[in-house]
Amino acid sequence: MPRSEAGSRDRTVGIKQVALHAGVSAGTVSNVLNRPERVAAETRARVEQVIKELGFVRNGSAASLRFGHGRTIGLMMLDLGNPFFTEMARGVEDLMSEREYGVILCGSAGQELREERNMRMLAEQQVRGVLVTPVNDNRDSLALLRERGIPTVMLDHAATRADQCSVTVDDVTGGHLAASHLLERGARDIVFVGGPLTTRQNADRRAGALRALREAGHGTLREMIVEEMTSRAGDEAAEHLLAELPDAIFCANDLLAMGVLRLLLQQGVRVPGRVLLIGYDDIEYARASAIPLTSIRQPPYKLGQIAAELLLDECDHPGSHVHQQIMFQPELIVRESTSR
Amino acid sequence: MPRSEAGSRDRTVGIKQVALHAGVSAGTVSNVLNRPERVAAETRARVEQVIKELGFVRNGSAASLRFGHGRTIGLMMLDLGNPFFTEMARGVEDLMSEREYGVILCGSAGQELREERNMRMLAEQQVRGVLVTPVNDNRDSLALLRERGIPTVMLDHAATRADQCSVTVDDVTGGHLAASHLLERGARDIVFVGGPLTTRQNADRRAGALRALREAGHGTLREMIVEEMTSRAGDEAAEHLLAELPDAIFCANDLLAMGVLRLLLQQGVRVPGRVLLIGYDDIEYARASAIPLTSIRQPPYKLGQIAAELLLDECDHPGSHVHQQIMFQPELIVRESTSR
DNA sequence: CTGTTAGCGCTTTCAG
DNA sequence: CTGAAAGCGCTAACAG
Repeated sequence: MPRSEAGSRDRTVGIKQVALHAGVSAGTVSNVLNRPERVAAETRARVEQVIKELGFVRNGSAASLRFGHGRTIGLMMLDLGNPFFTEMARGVEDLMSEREYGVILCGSAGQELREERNMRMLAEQQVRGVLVTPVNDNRDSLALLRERGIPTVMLDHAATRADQCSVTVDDVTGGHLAASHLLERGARDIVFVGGPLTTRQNADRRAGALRALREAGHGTLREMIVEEMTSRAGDEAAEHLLAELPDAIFCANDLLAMGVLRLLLQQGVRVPGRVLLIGYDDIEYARASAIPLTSIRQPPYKLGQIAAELLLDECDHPGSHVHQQIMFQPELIVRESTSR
Repeated sequence: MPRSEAGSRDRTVGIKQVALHAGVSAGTVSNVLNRPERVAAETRARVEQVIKELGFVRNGSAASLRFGHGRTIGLMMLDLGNPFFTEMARGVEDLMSEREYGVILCGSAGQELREERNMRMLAEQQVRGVLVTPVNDNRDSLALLRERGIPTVMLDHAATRADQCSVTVDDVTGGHLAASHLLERGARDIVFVGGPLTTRQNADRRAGALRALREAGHGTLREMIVEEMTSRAGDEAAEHLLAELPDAIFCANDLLAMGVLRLLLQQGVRVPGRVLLIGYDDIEYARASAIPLTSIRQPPYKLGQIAAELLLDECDHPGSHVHQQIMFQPELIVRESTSR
């Protein structure tokens, strides 16, 4: 008789108590909750009244067990320390909250291991679907979900095949935009400071920059790959560059650029006088920085929102849903850091 | 015969299939999962082997239904657009991820209604506990959880009674620190720019500032209450102040301060030359801004981490757990925006 | 339109 | 140390 384990939760109000108080059966209460149109208006009103009085809250786990999935989605972000990603998360959360879904937030911090651990956790939680900014192109952790029939939408990462939705910004073009701009401003010796090239964002931005140089027929790209894409890492990168300053520095995100900027100014290197500097993402803080930062703008909030909508569409209309690969175009925002 | 509804999830590997393949019973598999020490080493190894082979992932909903709670916690944040809060969220996520818990992220955006809706959703999800930065002192939405025996820890908000844990920073002292500093630098006509005073953070920071003025015996505090604590709101506030510029502006957070700063500089008002400016939170971007911002530092990541630990302690050791109200002291960080 | 009933997958006594 | 069986709260099929 497993009754003693109830702990402090003895007085849980279930669908049964509601049924009892309303003088109907549990099935009817369930109908009021899930298919109200099938219940007589009068009965429904009475049940709803009792629900309110008793402060009944549906047990999501039970429903989830029955349905095979719950009212939550997973959100795997690459870097929760970057405003670009937290803005994306905000876009997702706003939309999901409106639709009465819970968002389980996960940060991989760029580590494949952590990504996989979190994916397994999400599968356990029976999430309805997952939004993911993957660490790299290794599809193992996604496979874990696909096997179990959990829809996934790629965020800020293009789907390599057409078997799923994705919402991205064209990073190759972004990189091209950045490098072209630097070349136009007269830079020839350019340094690219970015994170691991196994992460698509870095690889693409670099590739775009290289293409710009090739097309222009001049200019060279030195590379500096850092572990983390933080302003601290930017500091360190800049320190190494002091020995042989380039004409311009292209950072794969604004956090890095802000770190680079800080160290350069502190060392008395004039920006943009001596070195041009361009970032990526155009986070809110880029324009407010010591030397307002030229950057490549992306719309993170919108990316999050649209990805969330695509995911819900796939969940709610698995029949009619068609996978879409949406790609936004980035925009060059010129500010003082490249205005000689 | 409710069998046809399986959809794409026909081949779900349950504890039963594992049991079958391993030649044991479901109960034993469950024991391997939850109390491995009660299973013979050899049996355990065999079961674990099968689990791996079959790619079995435990159904969290079922476990949750049985236990009365799941392996997730709720995180209610006041403002997901503010790096202070997202850093706090990162602290929480890092710790919870380590402990194999899922974090359901909710943003109230300062709206009581949204807070309550989210709380109900969290209760439905059978979260193990909730970390909350409440919109105001209205305890209704908390009551919803307490009734159901869901532990809550207040984050960046002191518990008014000793019936729960809380982790805060002393905002009265913070406000005092800020105003004292401005007075010391010679300001007399000070403006406080902040969000609604129903939100404790704003009320306390203002109260601290008033106390500082009172103690000093000189200085006046004009007030400007804005709807949202964003840099855009800071812009607008500053615009209104142009007509009658004060000696100094104390913003209730750095986002506001950055907005104020932007508008002032754009209008040719020298900072700190004409107006002293101080923010609050000391977000990473405060020191990198056009005029590095004097601010009041708080340790958001640590707050999140500690709150998460307190919550888990309460969940895992309900017997021995003692509620703690932890309060950190803020720190004045002087930078150029107040260095005449 | 409403009641009855059979599980969803897992955990946990209780027997063996 | 392992197996059998009951039941967590809810939903959906079916009968009335």
